[in-house]
Amino acid sequence: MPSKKSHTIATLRSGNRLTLKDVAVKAGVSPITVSRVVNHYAGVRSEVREKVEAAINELGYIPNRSASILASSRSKLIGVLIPSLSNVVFNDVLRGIYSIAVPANYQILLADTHYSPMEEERSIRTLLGQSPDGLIITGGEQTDTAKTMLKASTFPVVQIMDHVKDPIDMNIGFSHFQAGVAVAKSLLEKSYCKIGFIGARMDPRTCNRLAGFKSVLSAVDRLDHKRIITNPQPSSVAMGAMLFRELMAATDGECDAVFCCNDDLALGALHECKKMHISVPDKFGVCGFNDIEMAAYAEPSLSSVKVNRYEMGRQAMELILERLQTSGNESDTVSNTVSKKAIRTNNTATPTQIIKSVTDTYIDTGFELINRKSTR
Amino acid sequence: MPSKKSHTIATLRSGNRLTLKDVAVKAGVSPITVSRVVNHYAGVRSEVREKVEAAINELGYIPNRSASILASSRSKLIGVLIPSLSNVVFNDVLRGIYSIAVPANYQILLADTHYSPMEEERSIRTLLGQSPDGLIITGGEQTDTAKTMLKASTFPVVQIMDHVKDPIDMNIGFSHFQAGVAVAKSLLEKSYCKIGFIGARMDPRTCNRLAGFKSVLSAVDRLDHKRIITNPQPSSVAMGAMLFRELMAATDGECDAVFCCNDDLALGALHECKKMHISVPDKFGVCGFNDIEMAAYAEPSLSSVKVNRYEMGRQAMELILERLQTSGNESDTVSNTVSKKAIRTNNTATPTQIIKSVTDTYIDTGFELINRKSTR
DNA sequence: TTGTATGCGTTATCAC
DNA sequence: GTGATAACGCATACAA
Repeated sequence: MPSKKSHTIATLRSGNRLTLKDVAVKAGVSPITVSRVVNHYAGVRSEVREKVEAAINELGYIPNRSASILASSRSKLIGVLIPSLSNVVFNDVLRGIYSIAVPANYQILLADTHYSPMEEERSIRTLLGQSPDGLIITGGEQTDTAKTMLKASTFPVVQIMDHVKDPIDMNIGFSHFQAGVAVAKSLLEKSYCKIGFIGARMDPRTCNRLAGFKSVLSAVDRLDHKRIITNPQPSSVAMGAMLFRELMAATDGECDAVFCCNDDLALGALHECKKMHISVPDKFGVCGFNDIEMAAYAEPSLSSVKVNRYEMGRQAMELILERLQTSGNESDTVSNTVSKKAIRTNNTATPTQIIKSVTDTYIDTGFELINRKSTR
Repeated sequence: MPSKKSHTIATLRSGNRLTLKDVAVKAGVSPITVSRVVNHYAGVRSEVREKVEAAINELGYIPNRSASILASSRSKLIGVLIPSLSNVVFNDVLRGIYSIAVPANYQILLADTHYSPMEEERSIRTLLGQSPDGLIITGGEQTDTAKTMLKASTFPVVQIMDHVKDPIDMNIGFSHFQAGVAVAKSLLEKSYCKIGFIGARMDPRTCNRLAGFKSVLSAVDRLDHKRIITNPQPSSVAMGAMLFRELMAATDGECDAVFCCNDDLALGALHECKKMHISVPDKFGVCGFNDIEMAAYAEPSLSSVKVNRYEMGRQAMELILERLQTSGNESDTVSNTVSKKAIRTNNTATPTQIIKSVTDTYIDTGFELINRKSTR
C-alpha cells in the first residue's frame, strides 16, 4: 500500500511513471527546461539540450499527454467521424487525413457513426471531452444539438464528402446532386431512355445523387418510379445482384440502363446481366459510382464516377492545420481576425449564444465521369 | 488579458470551459458529488443525483478527459496499430474492435504503421503518451525497443492477425504458414503440379504464407523458384495482372496454377488469364487469399482462403476488457494474480528489467479453404 | 537562457 | 451519503 504523504518527490510516486522531474534530476536542470527541450523550444543552449536529450533517452521518458493537454489546452488530437468503417470509400479519405496529420504530429480519434445522427451526436460528445484541436465530420445531417455544440466549439470543424447547405464551419466535398445530374445526362446522351436506379443504404449523399438523377429524367419526362429500387440495408455486390433482379422484375423489360449508387452494387448488377444473358452495353447500360479499382477490371469494364476521396481528406486536414497555425500566433487580437470561428456573447454557459460564424470556406473537389464498356 | 489571480472561482477562468465546479455551484453540491454522478457511482442519493443531472444537462457540461486521466490514470483509450489503412482487410478487424469497444465506452486511437517497424515504434511512443488502457498491434515484427517498451507497460497488449513466436502479452490470430501449407496441398490434390506464387508487398504474414507454401512443394520436390514472383509494391488488381504476366514470361508455360497472396492479385491474375485465353480451371488453377466478397462474383469465381478478421478484432478487444476488469477490482494482491502482465524488479526506470510474463494467451481463429470454380 | 510559482479539471483519500 | 484537501504531470507567466 502506498504511503500517504511523500516529501522526497522523485523517489516515491504512486505509479512508477517517469516524469519531467525525473529527467530534470538526471540531467541536473529544472523540469521546465526539460519541457522546453521536449517541445523543441528555440531558446535552450545546445549544450543543455543535449544533456537533457541524453537523459530522456537513457530513462526512456515519454511525456504525459494528459498533463500536457490539461496545462496547455492543446491536445494535438483530431476527431474524425465517418459513417462506416466497412465502406472502403472512407479508407481513402482517412489516408488523406493521415498523410497530413501524422507529419504534423497530430493523432486521430476515429469514430464510426453507423450512419446514425444520434450515434454521431454521442460520439461528438465523447470527442469533445478529449479537447480535440479540430474535427472532421461527414456530411451535413448532424442533429441540431450536435450542430449547436460544434458551432459553439472553439476549434476548426470541417464537414467533408458533400456540399452542405448551412455549414458548421468549413466544408469540402462536391455536389452529389450534380453528380447524379451528370450520370443521368450521360446515359440519356448515350441513347438509353428507360433508365433505372438501384441504391442501398440510402444515406443522405446517395439520396442527393438520386435526387439529381431524378431531376434530369423528370425534366425530359423520362422518370418512372417503378425503375427506382432502393433498400436501406448496406451495400454489397450481393445486394446489387438482388436489387437488379428486383428492378428487372418490377419493370418487366421496360428498362434499358441503370445507375447504381455505388460500384459494389454495379458489379452485382453486371454479374446478374451476365446470368440473365442481357447484353451490356448494347441492350443495357450500367453505371456505378466511386470508381473503385475493380470497376476497370469488371467484364465488361464498368462506367463510373470518380471522386477525389484522398484529396478530400488531405485538404480537410490542411484546412484545420492552417487555421490552427494562424490562430496560434496572435493570442490576444482574436476577436477581430478570421482565425476564430465563432464568438460567444459571454461565458454563462448557454452554448447556443453564438453571434456569427466568421469563415465560410467551401472547397469543391469535383467528380469525373469515367466512360467504360458497360455503357455505349 | 486575463487577470492574474481570481478568487471568485466560478466566474473568472482562462478558457470558458465548463467544469465540475460550475455544475456543482448550479446544483448546490460539491464538485466531488458531481464527479460521482458523472461516473455513475452507486452511493449518491437519487434526489441529489437528479438535481446534478439536471444541472449537467442545462449547462451542457462535458467532462474533461485529460483531467480525469491525469487524476485517475485510466484513459478509456485503446491504441490500435495497423499496417495499412488502404488494405480493406483491416476494416473488418476494426469493425470487430469497435463492436466491443464502443458499448464499453472505450475510444480508439488508430495508427497506420505503413508496414514499417520503425514507424510502428514511433507510433507506440506517441500512443504511450496518451496513457492507453490497452493496445492492439498487428503481427510480431516489432523492433526490440518497441517490444521492450510494451513488455514494460502495465496495460494489456494483444498482437493480432498472426501466430507470433514470442508474444509480448496476448496473441490472437492464425498461422499463415499453415494456411500456405493448406493451399499448396489443396492445389496438389487437384492435380496441378507446376504451381507458382505471386505476391506483393511481402509483409511478414505474406512471407509466412509463402514459406508454408514452399515447404509443401519442396517436400514433394515440386518447388521451382522461377515460379515465385514477388514485388515489394502494394497489392492491387493491376499489380496482380502484372505479376501474372511476369510469371507467365518467366516460366514459359511451365506453370499450371498460381497461389496469389491475396484476392486483389488473384482477380488481376484471373483477368489476365481471360486476356491470354488461358482456360481456368482446366488448364490453370488460381487461388487467392482473404475471401473478399468479389471473389465469389469473379468469372470464374475465385477459390480463396477465408479468415475471421472480424472475430480477431472482436476477441482481441474482449481479451483486453477482461483483463481490465479483473485487474481493476483487486488493487492490492496484484503480484500473485495473472491479472497483471509483467512485474518489474523496481521502479528505477530501467524498462528492461522484466522478470516474467505471466499470461501467454493465444487464441487461434483459424482459416478455411473455399473451393470455387477457379480451381478444379 | 534558465528557474520559480501557480493553475489546468479531475479523482483519491480520508474525514464528517 | 457528502465534502475538504491533496495530488496527477505539465505549461504558462513572469522573475532572475
